[in-house]
Amino acid sequence: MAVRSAEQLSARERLLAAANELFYEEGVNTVGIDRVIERAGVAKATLYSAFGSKDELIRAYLEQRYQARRERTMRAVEKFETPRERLMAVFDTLSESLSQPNYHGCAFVNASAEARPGSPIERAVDGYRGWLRGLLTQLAREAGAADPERLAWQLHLLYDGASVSARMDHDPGAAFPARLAAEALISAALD
Amino acid sequence: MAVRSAEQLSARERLLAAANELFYEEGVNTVGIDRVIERAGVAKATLYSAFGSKDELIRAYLEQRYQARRERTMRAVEKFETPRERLMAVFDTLSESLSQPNYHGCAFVNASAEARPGSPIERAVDGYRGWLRGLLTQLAREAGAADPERLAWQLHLLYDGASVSARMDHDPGAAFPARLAAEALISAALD
DNA sequence: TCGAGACTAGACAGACCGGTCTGGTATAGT
DNA sequence: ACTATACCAGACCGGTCTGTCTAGTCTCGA
Repeated sequence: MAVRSAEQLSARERLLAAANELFYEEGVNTVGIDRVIERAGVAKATLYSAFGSKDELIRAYLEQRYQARRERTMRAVEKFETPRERLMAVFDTLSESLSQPNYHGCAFVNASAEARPGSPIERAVDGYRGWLRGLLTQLAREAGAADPERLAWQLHLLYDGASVSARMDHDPGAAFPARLAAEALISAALD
Repeated sequence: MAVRSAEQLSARERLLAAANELFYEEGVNTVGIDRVIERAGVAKATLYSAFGSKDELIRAYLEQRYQARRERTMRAVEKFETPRERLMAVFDTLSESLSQPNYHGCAFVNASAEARPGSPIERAVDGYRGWLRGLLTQLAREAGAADPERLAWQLHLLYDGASVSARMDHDPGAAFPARLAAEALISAALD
């Protein structure tokens, strides 16, 4: 891929950027193709030659968010040495996300709310959730939890719950009680 | 309202029943008016004279689910005496819900995923969440929690997280780790 | 017996949906 | 100079969306 300046993004990149804004803010079902291509400044045929279908565009949009989240989380995790600090770094990254001014909930929860069974959306969701669960499980194991899978599951519940609460209760501070609860559960799981 | 046998439901009742099935299973946005009236065996004009708009039908559908959940939960709570048992009864009711064969996630999370801001959907969501938070806070206070609001918030996170996990991870057992985590958090909050 | 109210069936309007296709332009490699 | 590629603008297709309207049926109370 050629090196481009910020103003010379490829059509595919502009489409993904437009999809990221519109799909996330208003929902993948309520936003039509026409609005995406208008925001991207791209012809409809270009979208279909690049992605093939709206479903695949949605999948690419989710995949992009998954990779971005993974990189941000891993960067935060790698700043610390002890497993316990690394676990808390996951929640710190979450806290930053929930505090962003345009936070509209977990993109994966939202997208899968009305996804048809077997849709490409579900594959992207499974990838994201599998990665996060795996990370939490590994860190829980390294921390010495008696039952790492169970602790990881519990931390995942808190993670999801904070995302839901931040959106539905209009309170970006939901990561704070989640973090405190995570600490309590980690402590309890080390006996 | 007249007493009716099961086969003589009013048009309004049949519409609500059809909406409950279709909206919950497939999503409020992907299911159109035509499918609702077809399932209800009702004319379109009847729907609009009874509810005025699709948005109001959705609101009524959510209100119905809210009332049903409240009654089921309160019935379970009232079976116990101690605040701690009563808190756990909330999670036991949740566990039953998640284990139902046609569970498709929290109806309120799903409906609000693509709701337009200011839509009637948001009012129904606020009512439901306010009730649940209030119940958890009251029980946490009766249990003697040092910070009842915080404990209630944490339990609410677990409650939401279990709903999300049960759907997204295809695992109806998500209420089990949630219940264990709730017990640990309650114990830790009583110091 | 008559008339009000609740209901049904279905045409219709106007907008929007995802997706295909035509036609034309700009650029880069050979 | 020729060609392949990438892209744009926009007409167009068949279908679906919410919501309105007409017209007719059924029931029940006065």
